[in-house]
Amino acid sequence: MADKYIPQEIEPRWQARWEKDELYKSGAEGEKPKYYILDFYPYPSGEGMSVGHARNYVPTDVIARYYRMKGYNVLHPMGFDAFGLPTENAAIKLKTNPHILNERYSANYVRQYKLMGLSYDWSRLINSAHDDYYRWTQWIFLQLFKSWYDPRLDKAAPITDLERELAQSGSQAIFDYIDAHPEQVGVVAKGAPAISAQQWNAMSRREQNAYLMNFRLAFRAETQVNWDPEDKVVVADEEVENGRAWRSGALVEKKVIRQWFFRITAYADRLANDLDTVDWPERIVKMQRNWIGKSEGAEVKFEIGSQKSEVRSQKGEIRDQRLEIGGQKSEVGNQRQEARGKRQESQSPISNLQSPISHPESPISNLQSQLSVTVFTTRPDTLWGATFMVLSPEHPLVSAITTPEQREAVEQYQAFARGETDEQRMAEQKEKTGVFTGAYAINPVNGRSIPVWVADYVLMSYGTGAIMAVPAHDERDFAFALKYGLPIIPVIDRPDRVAKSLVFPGSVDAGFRAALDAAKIEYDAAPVGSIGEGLYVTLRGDEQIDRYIELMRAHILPNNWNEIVGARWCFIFNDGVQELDSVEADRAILNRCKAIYSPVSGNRTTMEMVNNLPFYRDVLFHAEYGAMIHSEGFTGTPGDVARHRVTEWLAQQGAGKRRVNYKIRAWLISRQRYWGTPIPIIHGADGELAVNERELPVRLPDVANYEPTATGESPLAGIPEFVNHPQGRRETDTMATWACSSWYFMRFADAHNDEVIFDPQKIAYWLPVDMYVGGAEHAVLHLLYARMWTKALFDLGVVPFIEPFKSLRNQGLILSPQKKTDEKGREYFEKMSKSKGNIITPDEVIAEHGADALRGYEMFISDFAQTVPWSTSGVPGVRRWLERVWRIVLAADEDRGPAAEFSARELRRVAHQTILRYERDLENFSFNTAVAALMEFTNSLYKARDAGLAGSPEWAEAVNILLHLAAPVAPHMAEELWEKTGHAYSIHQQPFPKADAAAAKEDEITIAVQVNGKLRDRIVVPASAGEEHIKQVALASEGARRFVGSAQPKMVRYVPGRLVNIVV
RNA sequence: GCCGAAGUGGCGGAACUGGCAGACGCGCACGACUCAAAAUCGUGUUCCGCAAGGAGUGUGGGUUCGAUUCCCACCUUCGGCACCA
Repeated sequence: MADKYIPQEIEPRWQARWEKDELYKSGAEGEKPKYYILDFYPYPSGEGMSVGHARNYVPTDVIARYYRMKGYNVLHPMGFDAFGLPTENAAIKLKTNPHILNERYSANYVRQYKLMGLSYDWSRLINSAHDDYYRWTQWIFLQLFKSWYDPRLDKAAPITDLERELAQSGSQAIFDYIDAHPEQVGVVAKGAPAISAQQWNAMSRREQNAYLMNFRLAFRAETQVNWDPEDKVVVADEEVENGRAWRSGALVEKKVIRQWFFRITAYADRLANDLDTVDWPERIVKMQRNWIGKSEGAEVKFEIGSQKSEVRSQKGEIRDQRLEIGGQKSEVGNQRQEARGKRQESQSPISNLQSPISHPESPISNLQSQLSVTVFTTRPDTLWGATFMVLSPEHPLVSAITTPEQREAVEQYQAFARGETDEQRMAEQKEKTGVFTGAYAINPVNGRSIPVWVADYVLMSYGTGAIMAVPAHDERDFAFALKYGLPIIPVIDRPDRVAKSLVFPGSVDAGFRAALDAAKIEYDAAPVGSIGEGLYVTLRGDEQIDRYIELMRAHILPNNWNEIVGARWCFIFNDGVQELDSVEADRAILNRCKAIYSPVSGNRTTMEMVNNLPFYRDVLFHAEYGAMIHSEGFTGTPGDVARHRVTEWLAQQGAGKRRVNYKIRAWLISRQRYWGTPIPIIHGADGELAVNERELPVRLPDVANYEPTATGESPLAGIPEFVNHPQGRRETDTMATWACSSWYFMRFADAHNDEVIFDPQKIAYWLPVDMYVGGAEHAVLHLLYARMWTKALFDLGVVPFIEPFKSLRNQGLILSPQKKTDEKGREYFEKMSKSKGNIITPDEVIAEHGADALRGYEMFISDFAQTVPWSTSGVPGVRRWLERVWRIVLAADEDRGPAAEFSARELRRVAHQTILRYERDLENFSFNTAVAALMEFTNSLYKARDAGLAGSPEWAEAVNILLHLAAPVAPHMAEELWEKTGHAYSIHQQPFPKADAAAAKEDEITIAVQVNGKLRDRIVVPASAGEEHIKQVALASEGARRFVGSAQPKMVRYVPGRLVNIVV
């Protein structure tokens, strides 16, 4: 009788041995090809790990072990992202120093990792909260502080280079360069002015330092930030979800504080472009691109013009005033002249209104405007359809352009917008609100006046904080225009060429319907309200539309009209056709319709009128690219070139220029809390000074009290010994942990170097990370930050690679096994959490079934990326497999089943096929099928045993292969069996078995026989059989004969090695 | 609303490039061993049907000799983004 498999006895023994022998220590650099496999930097919490955490640690460990056996020099390290709020909050609650908690928690994590038999190189263990680590976090901060992004080199450069340039020639050339290369907008602070060399040289050192803050990659600026009132800390944009702080769940407040940032915006374009070079899950790449939010378009300058008639306008009557100016009396064909007349009239700017503020949002172009508003648009091809302009309530020009009549309303609105919380502002389906400023802007493409509104759906933080509204082709503008009765003029053709027309009862003569039938035009006859039966016509394509217009003109009755909306936009009267191609036409059409049919008299625009008919709703608005219409000389420009051509033309006219905008903002890094890396800056007489690198680390002092202060100051501010420095006052903010985790993967290459951040040769050998594995929740936080630091360090010559993580994989979540039912009766599984008391720990699973069973089940549970509930009965299933392996290896003679058919040749084939399957599966991260392959292989061994093969050379080979393949999955059991079968320590240092292609090859193949695609029989033929032979055998098979009968096969198709399909 | 992923037995899930749907495991049933039970070994297990056979991969269409796989429309679930002009 063989020994029983007792993992509780085997596992600790081997773990101790491996640790003593440093079996998993990485080899020296350069001796072999390397493979760097890394888990996401864990945050050690007081709760320890659950089986959900092991979901990535086990597979990465399997991969690490597999690559070691494959002959690679593997780097598989572990460390702790120890700074941060959870530990600090726990420290406050437990009244225990966070340093002590850190050591306690991370030691517990290490204990759990070792319990699972994970093969980390523990000699490289790091911890962000240790000063030998954060010293280098501070060092990187200083490198960024001492650098700026030179747009001409497209890389980071020493700030001293910039200072030299400023002293010699000022910054105009830099701004001009950015102007010509708008991808680079993020290299300098928004709103920073260009200065001359004289201005620079005339500045005090303090003023110069303040100016340099516009350029530094680590900089301090006063901005409105997200303040978390619960944790009493500032949080980054990336940490706010739906207006709530990511960690605490508290509603964030707006607060204006001086904060430290990293200028990630300078890298926006490279961060987006280099995503093409990485092997990452598509969704993560997408999320990063969305976050960076690059959009290309144009900046267009609109002069603010006066409207004589509007000066007298009364509040509430704005609309009518505007319409009067708009030329309501114009006749068809006359609008062009009217527009010209108006242009001259409105070209006199409001000269007595002078802006006290320099232009807010053209930091780069430094346009010196008397009074103009610059808008950003991605659709310059829609400029002719801009029927109004909207400014953000915070736009600095609002008060300058608002007329006295509108001032009160505008100011009230601004106060309202200010008071709104983010949650209110973002409330779903929020009704759009806004007020008219009384001012008009001149559309530079046609000289027409358009009203300027203020509305909170325009954000100050994006673009220029002002938009031209093109309601026909922008959903938001469309909703706003409908609500406030602003005109909507289509200027882009519908690419689908669909138009609709509703023929009112009694509007056409009796022959019309027959004419439609004859022309083969689709329509539905159905009641129109309660006024009788109408025709609901849908037209597809220009030809149909033209024919329809012709018919309609012939059949429309006097004092009636019919409209075509969608692809054509025209109104057919019995004396002519009017296109909805301008504000004047809008007015003219509406007036005529009102005169004909009084129920529409309440409508303010033509669009509002047609919008009342639900039949039309789906063709009124579209945001697609299409040929330009109603756009003077540009009419007919195809959709694919329209934006480009208009932008070029605008530039020639001096009315606009190409622009790029990014959604991504500067990365807010400072936190007003104790438990973080101190920012190595001193506030001296001349402004912010870098701490001398020789003085690093700036150590976190021990304090008695970690409570955050309600004023928003760090607890460090209350420690004079820390704050006071010969050169001034120390910065008391600390860095968010995102800084710590933005470079830890580099430190592993040389974890304990005290001289430099890391040895350049070691970093060149080990980095970048070949395989990076963790949860998808860090898609835009850590993964974006780490990429930026990598690129900055690359620019500065510190590292030789531009992307830190070559391949990335996300593991799925593990949920609690208990099924719950919600109010609607739907079943679901909860996440594991301490508060719900449903955590299953690896410790308890290991105590019962051993680490190898836990490991096997973590792999086997599901597809690696799938979210899945834990199953308590799954672990025993895997354990049963381990026991089967144990028994078949050690006691092949016990518990034999009935005699079976299994040849030695077959055993070899299965063994070698399993090697191939296993390799393919591991490389595809298909851990579940890799385990399944091992289970099948084990089952085959049982069959082979029952066929009497135990003891044969083929048997020995098969067992040997099984142990090698099992070693990465169940390292303890494999090691024990390796020893018990008389081999020398350690199986983990054995080379991985090579698959023998000849042995893996099948001798016979089973071919499916289908008749008309349905399986009717199977035939077994030699693998070498030819196509003709196989077809003959298939046709002769019983199943085929039965279903083919006497019929003559039309076709016999053979799919090599698979099937024969007989078609009759 | 937009973007992305996914819907396959009682359950977790397999199925390489369009080619035998349901591998492997859990559960269940039956048998062997046992005085008995557990463990173990073996057999069976998509549904309907005694069977021959038929149906079947969220729903409805399409392409194809052949579709879980490709195309179109829709439904559901999960994740992300959310007035970004």
